[in-house]
Amino acid sequence: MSVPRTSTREHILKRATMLFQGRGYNGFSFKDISAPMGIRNAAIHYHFPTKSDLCSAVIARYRDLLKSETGDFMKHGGSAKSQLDAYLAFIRHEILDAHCMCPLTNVAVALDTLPGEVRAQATMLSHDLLAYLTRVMELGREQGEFQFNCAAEQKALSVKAALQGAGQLARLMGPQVVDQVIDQIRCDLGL
Amino acid sequence: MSVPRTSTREHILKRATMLFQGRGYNGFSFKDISAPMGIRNAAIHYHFPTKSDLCSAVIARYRDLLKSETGDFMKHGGSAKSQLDAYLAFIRHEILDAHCMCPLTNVAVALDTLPGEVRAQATMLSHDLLAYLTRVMELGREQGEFQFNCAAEQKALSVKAALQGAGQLARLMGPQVVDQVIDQIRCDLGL
DNA sequence: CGCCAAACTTACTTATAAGTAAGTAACTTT
DNA sequence: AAAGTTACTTACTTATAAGTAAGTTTGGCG
Repeated sequence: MSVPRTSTREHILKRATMLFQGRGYNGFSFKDISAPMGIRNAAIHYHFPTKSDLCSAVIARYRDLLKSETGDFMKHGGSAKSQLDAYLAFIRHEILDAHCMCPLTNVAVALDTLPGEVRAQATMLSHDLLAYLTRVMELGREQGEFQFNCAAEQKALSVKAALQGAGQLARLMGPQVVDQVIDQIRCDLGL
Repeated sequence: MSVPRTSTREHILKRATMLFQGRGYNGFSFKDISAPMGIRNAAIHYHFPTKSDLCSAVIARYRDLLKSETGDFMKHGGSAKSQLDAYLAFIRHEILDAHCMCPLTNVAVALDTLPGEVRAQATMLSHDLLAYLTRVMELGREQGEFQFNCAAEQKALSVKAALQGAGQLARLMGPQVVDQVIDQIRCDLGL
């Protein structure tokens, strides 16, 4: 083969990410990854022994991405509003351009059918994400950018919930749903 | 057989509803319905020729339930707050007691893999639900019960989105999530 | 009583899924 | 140049999925 071989693993991960976040664990097969890449299923098993390993890696990767994107903010502080806007823009892009959902959605809906490893990764992601959003809410209120009465954790939870729902409703009712929900979130924070 | 046979179809529908709303279209098989009932897969095919027929019937049933529950309100008016509370209680029960999600969630996440019939039913349900919630929001504001600045449709959309997200996050983070999101929804409406 | 249709079961087909074992080509190291 | 390692392919196994065709039981009706 003349194709660069070292990138195969990354290529598999990218496709698996799109499929997992786009259709859920039970909504795609190894063939959906291998066929368009021009490789065999066994090549996937070489890099990721089981589907559980593959999907765990997808979520772990999402966690890494989140960590690297939010790390500086968590350490050095900064504008909470700009952080929230960045997260909202990221989610908006995932839904409208990549037609993907947050991995938490896909894990949650089929939780009973999933391997423990995948569930564990999703649980960790949920805590990472909520911890981050809670921190953003806390700082935003301290800095006078956000306005809300309840606990920061509750607000973070509600924001995250609304965004997950927006991704689903947008598929059924049209893309404008996303901007409407985002607008409402900002509005409810006094922005 | 000595078991009453006329109830088989209803029994199948009930099990299919729990499985579909609990695991999604691709998360269960005919065996998951037939085995605990002590019947054969072919018995399901007798009542519902295909899985698409079965799941379409599940959603159609959910639509009927919604229609009958909300019909009187739509016709005769009434307290918007009591209607919202009833819907919130219903969703809360589905998530916490039945461990089920709204069919819209399950259809949306695997939309690309589903038969057109199922997608069509879900699209109709989404419009039924949003029309109903929009009407509740409109009336609530007119009656002075609810307070919000945006369009009633946008508010309804945001409420529905938050509830769907709550169902997912509750599975990963614990049942208290549901009450926190519901509390936030009420709070954001000035309740 | 005999017939018929409804409500199944038995037995099967076809397709597709995840996963594995053994072989091979190419690059790397000694 | 030989040996080993990486990154695959080929060919296979096993399990499970949806769906079907044909036969069987049951209850109601003339």
